[in-house]
Amino acid sequence: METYLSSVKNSCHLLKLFLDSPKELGVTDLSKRLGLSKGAVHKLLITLESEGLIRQNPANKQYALGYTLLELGNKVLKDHNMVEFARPHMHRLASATKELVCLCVIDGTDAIYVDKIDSQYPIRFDIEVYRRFPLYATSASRSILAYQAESFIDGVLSEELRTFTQHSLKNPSDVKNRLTQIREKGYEMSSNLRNVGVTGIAAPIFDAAGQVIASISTIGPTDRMVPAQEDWIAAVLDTTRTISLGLGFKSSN
Amino acid sequence: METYLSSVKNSCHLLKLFLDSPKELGVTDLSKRLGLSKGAVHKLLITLESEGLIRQNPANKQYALGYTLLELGNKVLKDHNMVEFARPHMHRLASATKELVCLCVIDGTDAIYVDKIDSQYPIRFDIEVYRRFPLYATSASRSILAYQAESFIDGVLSEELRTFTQHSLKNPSDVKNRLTQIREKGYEMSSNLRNVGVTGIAAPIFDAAGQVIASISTIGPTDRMVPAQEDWIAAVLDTTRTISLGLGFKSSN
DNA sequence: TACAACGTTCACTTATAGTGAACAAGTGGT
DNA sequence: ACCACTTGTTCACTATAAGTGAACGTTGTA
Repeated sequence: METYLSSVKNSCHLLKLFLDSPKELGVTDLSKRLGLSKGAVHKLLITLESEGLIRQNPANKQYALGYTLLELGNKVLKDHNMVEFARPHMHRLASATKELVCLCVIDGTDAIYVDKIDSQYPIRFDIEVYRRFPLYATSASRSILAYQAESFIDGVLSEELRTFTQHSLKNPSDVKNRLTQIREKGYEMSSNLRNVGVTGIAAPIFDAAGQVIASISTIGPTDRMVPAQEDWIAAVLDTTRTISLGLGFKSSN
Repeated sequence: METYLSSVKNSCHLLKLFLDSPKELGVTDLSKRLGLSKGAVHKLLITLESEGLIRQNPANKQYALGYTLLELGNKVLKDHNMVEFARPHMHRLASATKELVCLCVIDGTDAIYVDKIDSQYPIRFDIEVYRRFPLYATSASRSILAYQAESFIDGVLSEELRTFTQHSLKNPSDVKNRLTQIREKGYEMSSNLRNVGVTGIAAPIFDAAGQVIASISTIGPTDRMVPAQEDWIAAVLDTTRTISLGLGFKSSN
């Protein structure tokens, strides 16, 4: 049986509340959002503050995330072998397409962009790195989702699907059709699903165990992407194939 | 009275253990280092894992820091107004000196570099950002320490001083002499104290309340820094003065 | 000047955090 | 191929600390 430590879980929830909030939050506000008493939240805060994960603004007594989280977050990145390994290959792809190139990884039931190389065009599309989003949301993440276990996919798609544009995939069967196409073609090219006027081309990265744990994508304005699509699809597939082989993946056919 | 939540404190200690360790750690190892039973550590780990702050490698069952810490650390940086505000001024300084330019802030009894602009020379000195170090250790941090309350300074210097080179300041009185000089001159230039052959020039940034909460420094090989020292000292002082005024600091004389 | 909202403190009680031993699974050595 | 050791995991138990809710002191505003 999995029995969690309540106060630790509360402290995690508290920290995450800051992700979608302004810089500083007060005790009362936090206690309402967490559903805990003010006293309990205050104890959480002074404990986290003593460890540097939270810091209090002396001027207005409000609380904010502390610098120790910066240290810990940076350690995550330093430990991430994939970022280091993929970077030169991403650079090669970026110099070919001149568009945004992204490295996306799976974490639990979410996806995260852990690295990117910016487009060289003055008019360019940009993404936010280091921020969770649903696996069904973008080409990059769907390219990973497509190769997960059926039961896992169903689990991800069982919750209410968030939509980002009016063209976003609204129901599970639409997503599953896309995933099937990805498995057939080995990549996905999609437009307007996450951002209107934006097209992405993505393909999966396989590790030595044959698992898909990341993807490479190149993303840009649709009117630049479509004319070059054949070249960029080949370039993305070449990049992911090279990285996969470098990770020890043995292609079966 | 300050009564901390023990399990929250334990979870923080656990996370910080990873900072000076390899990527992955085991339950037994962690329990020894934390002085807790294996069962307790396991409960901590599965709780933190359920929140994404920790993740377990399925292959070897060992644990590592999770991606949620990346999200949280990035939010700290996004919320940090100083970084954004100082950046253009740092760029101006960097294009003048062509050496490494750093933004250092104080956090508790430690200092952290929260931003840097790399040197343009092929032979260059580099620092590690987002990582705590003692306030007495570098020009950048001493420039901040010098303007803190006397009692605070004594507190910082009351612990055993870490040394980094054979030239490092070894006892509190040496540090306090330096701090006095900083207050007299308004900047510090030092060589070999943190890295042999390396010279730094640093000056404090004052906020609207007259508090020193950050510093700007330029750092490089001693043989390039010494010949240009007068120009670079003036440039650093000009930079910090501009930033301080921009923050609302009213110089008293 | 009075009110309202805030962060902080405190005594209390129930829920739970941490223990230590037993368990299952895997590794490495002989 | 076997054994012995170490690993991560589970569990019942009890002392302990987590969370409550009301009261306090302070701050800024009407």
